[in-house]
Amino acid sequence: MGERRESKKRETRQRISDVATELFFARGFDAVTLDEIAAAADVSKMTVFNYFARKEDLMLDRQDDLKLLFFREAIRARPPGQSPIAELRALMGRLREQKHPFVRFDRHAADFWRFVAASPSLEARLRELNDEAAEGLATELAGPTPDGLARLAAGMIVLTVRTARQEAIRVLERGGSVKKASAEFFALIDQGFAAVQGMASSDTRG
Amino acid sequence: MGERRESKKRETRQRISDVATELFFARGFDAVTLDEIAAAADVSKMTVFNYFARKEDLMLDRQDDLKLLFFREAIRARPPGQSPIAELRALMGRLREQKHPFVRFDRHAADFWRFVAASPSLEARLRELNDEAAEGLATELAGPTPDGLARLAAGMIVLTVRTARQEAIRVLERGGSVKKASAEFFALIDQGFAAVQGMASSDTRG
DNA sequence: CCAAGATGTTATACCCGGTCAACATTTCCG
DNA sequence: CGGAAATGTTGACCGGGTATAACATCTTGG
Repeated sequence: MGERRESKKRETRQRISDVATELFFARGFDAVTLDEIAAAADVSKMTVFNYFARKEDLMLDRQDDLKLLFFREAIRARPPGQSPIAELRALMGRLREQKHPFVRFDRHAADFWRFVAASPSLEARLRELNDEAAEGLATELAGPTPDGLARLAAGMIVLTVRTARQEAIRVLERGGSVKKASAEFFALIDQGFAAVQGMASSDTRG
Repeated sequence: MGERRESKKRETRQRISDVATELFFARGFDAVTLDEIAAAADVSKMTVFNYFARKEDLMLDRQDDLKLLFFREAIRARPPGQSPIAELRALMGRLREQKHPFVRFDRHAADFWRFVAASPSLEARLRELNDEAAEGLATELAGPTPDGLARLAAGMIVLTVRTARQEAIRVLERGGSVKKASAEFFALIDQGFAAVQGMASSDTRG
């Protein structure tokens, strides 16, 4: 249904995103206005909002949905008899071995997260995305209408990932090595996931 | 330093708060503008902001700080040898026996929280307050520069309280009794706190 | 190929929360 | 009392976001 049209759309969207990212990193998220972005991308402000519902989405566009996607896939493809939480632990182990970008904490990542931390609105949006991820994970754990325990477990998983990331970044900012940051990340992941597994295992249906 | 001035200030603040609360409950949080509030309280919009930094603070003014205050007191006054988390569990037991308002889930509470849930900005502010509470609790658990594990534990505690509250309200909204809502609340509190206790006990310094 | 409908884009005007720099009022102190 | 300093208050303004409707461009089917 319209190849020409679609490619133009993709191009426009990409241009807006690129221009915005550049401006943001050059001058800070809050210091750049949407009018500037629109002008720099040579579109109207309305068009920007057409592609990105909120200003924050220009930076965090589906950033965190990736996590959830990984988790969902792993849970669905887990071997029979394996509990969802156990499978998530296994997944993290695999990501670690693969040195997957998602669990990689280098200078670049530190820059990105420091940038996010510098903007209250970005942080707020991130909290919102976390909540959405938790809700999604809860339904993955316990079906369309998860009970309180499933919601709590899902929330704890998301919180653990978030906290572990924050601490890994903290290590880097204190001058720690990438290796140390990674170690801190996985140590917290282990402890958090283990706690959730212990909690959820008293109610084994998954 | 100005008695006249101070009493006038308190009066003005109270008037703004009262007027705002009334308008909010009558027509919904997002439907009431700050101009309206200012006009109804017979002050300028800036004066409103002078007393309440954000619109959300007109409803959530220190709502959640109370929790943290309880927690802090209990942790500091705990008997020697008792771990902080264990003390928090004991505190929740005491609040339950006292049928303390903080753990009471009746129609009034359901109304209030439904009201909050209906406003994205109120929910966002609540998430922010939760994060602040977690940070405060972390320093209470582990001193001025808490490590990752303390932050994780604190985050889990706050998350547990929040999730338990949400589920209790959910029970009420499905037509459940106040007793049932309360039972759900404390069941989740128990499971969450126990999980945190198990996690944190491998690192016993508090 | 062209007309008609669908879809993307724009201009404009507006709303609302929040900030800023100046203004008015009160208090303090010589 | 009188002027400086502190403090409360204000109108003007900014930026994100929405609504609406006109405009441009592409697609489809006869």
